[in-house]
This record gives sequence, structure tokens and C-alpha cells, in this order.
Amino acid sequence: MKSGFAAAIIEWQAQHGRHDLPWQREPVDPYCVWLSEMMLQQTQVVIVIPYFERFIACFPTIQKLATAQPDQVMALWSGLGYYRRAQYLHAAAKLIIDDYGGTMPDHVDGLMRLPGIGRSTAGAIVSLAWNRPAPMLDSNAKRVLCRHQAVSEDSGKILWQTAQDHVPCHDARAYTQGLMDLGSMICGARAPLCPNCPVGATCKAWNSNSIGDYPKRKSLRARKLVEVFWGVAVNSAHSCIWLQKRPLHGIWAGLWSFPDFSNEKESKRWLYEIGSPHRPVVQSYPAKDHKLTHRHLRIYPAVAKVNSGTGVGAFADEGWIHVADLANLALPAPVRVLCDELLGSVNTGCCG
DNA sequence: AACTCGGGGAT
DNA sequence: ATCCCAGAGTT
Repeated sequence: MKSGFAAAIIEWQAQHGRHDLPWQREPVDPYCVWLSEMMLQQTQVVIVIPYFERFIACFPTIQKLATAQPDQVMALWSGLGYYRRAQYLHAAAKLIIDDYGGTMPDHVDGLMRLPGIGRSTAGAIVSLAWNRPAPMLDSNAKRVLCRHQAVSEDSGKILWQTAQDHVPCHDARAYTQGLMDLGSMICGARAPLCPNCPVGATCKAWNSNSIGDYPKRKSLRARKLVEVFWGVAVNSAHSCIWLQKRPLHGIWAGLWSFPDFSNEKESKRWLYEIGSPHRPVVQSYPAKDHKLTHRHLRIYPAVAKVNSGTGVGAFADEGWIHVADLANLALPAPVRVLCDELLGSVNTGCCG
């Protein structure tokens, strides 16, 4: 259908929307659109751009990604969070090469069979990559549609139907991009700029002066405080630091971090072991608070400078890591920060 | 329906 | 401090 709503969004997007994002470069590459959608889940454009540029420079095609080492893929995701997304992306790339003849599915159902791609991401990819009609319902679209239709229910059924109903037959790319641009630039969560909105004339929330009621507030739950004790062994003479790979389930699955213990005594005991036969001086570092969506980590690093240990090139799942290799390792954000404080600049690298 | 899974920007 | 963000998968 061709509604006035869609037409207004499309026209507004052409005039005021974003046209210079890295994944919009012509000719539009479906793989780039897919990568961007994966990276953008639950985060923001300004955060993603440098990660996207590094990733696409290293893995410019699905083929390159499919044959990449998992550790290298994870390293390029290091700091971005929600690391399962990187594993899904990598697994999906392999599926496309091995089972799909190297061709990305170009329809919603096919895309949704790939790991990490849900209904919204599939719809975004179909419309943005191939300019074909498909509904998309990210948080921008949700907010715009909730307000425009004055929908207070949080159940997805109504909103998905609404999203489906508004998708235009033509210019699906501009429409989807326009919904996202509008949600981020005009119909924002905080202070919507309704007088500038291209669909304000038909917005039920705006016209009933009840913009603040939509979308419905999510009830937030208190973060649980979790105390973690890190054993941080540093060999300054060799510029290396001891890290181990985390378990494959739970927080920071498969990323490299410091050995963690449930109390300070255990972390210090471990430091004396790794430092033997010398007896390292263990100093307690200031606690670091790291807040996640539903946890509040209070990290107590115990730091010891030890003489044993040198950088090792071939490691299994733990060992001395040279400062130069940290750039190409998947480290959780607070781990990279602490490495940086102890050894100097440890930025995320590109390729090896 | 309720959880899990990160991190940082904006106010 | 609090809220939010181009969500998906599991239980």
C-alpha cells in the first residue's frame, strides 16, 4: 500500500535523513548492510562506525569472513559488547559459503534462518540492501509507530501489524532508513522535536498532547552487585601480562581476561604461585565499578610484578601475552582498560 | 513472559 | 544516577 505516512517519511528522509553512513556507500553491499545491522543491535551509530570500518577493512567479503580465525573475528568485536553477535555472524558467513553457494539469502525467511538475524534485522536488511518492501521494528520504529498510532501495549503483535501495514511498495530503502533517522533525529526518546516532524499532522500522540505517554516505560530491575577479584600478573621486563580465556558460557564468553577469584586471599595466593620461586610484591589496585544491564561488577584487581614468564606466541587458553599482541586479542572493555593502565597503549588493532 | 548478554552516550 | 540504544536466543 502507499500511505501518506510512508510517502512523508520517504520524502523527509531524502531531504533530512542520513546518507553518508559507511554502510550506505554506493553501490550498496548487502554484506555491509548485514554487518552494520549486527553491530548496531542494542547500541548506537557513533559507537559502531569505527568498529565497522576496522571490520570491513579486515574482512571485506563474506568469503574472507567465513575463512577467518574465530579469535580474529572476536578481536575486532572487542569492546563492542554482546559478543555472541560476532559468533553468530561468523557462523552465518560459514553457512552462506558452505550451504548457500556463497549467496546471501535476499528474503526475510531465508535471512531469519541464519543465526543472529531476527525478524527486525531481516526486514532491515531486505529493505536497505535490496530496496524491497519488508517491515522492520527496531527501537526507533517502535517509538515512531507507538506515538503515531498511540499504541500503549508493549506486545509485539500490534506493532508488527502496524509496521507491516505501513511498508510501501516502492522506496522501501528510503522508508526504512527514514523510520530510523526519524526515530533518532526527531522522534527521540528524550525530547522529541514534534514541530519538525513530517508525520506530526497524523500523529495521534502529538495531536492529543500525550507524546510523553509513549512508548510505555519499561520497568527496570535493580542491578545485582557482584564482586570479582582479579589476579593480575605483570612482567614489566618483558612487557607481558597473564591472561586466560573465559568459559564459553556466561559473561564475556570466550574472551581473554584475568583469572578471577571469589575473594582477595585466593587472588593473592594465585599471584604467589605464578611468581614463585620469587615472592612478588602484591599491591591492591583501586576497585573498578563496571555496570552491565543487570549486573554491577565491582572488580578488585590484585596486581603483582613478577620476574617469571615471557611472552609466548602459541598459547592454548591461558598464558603470558605480550603487550604488542593485546591489540589483536578479544578483551572485555574493563580488561583492556586495566592492561592499558599497566602496560601502556593497548588499542584494538586491525588484522594481525 | 522473563532472562541473558556489554558498553557507552546523553542528560 | 538514570535511561536509552538499528535485538536475538534461550528458558
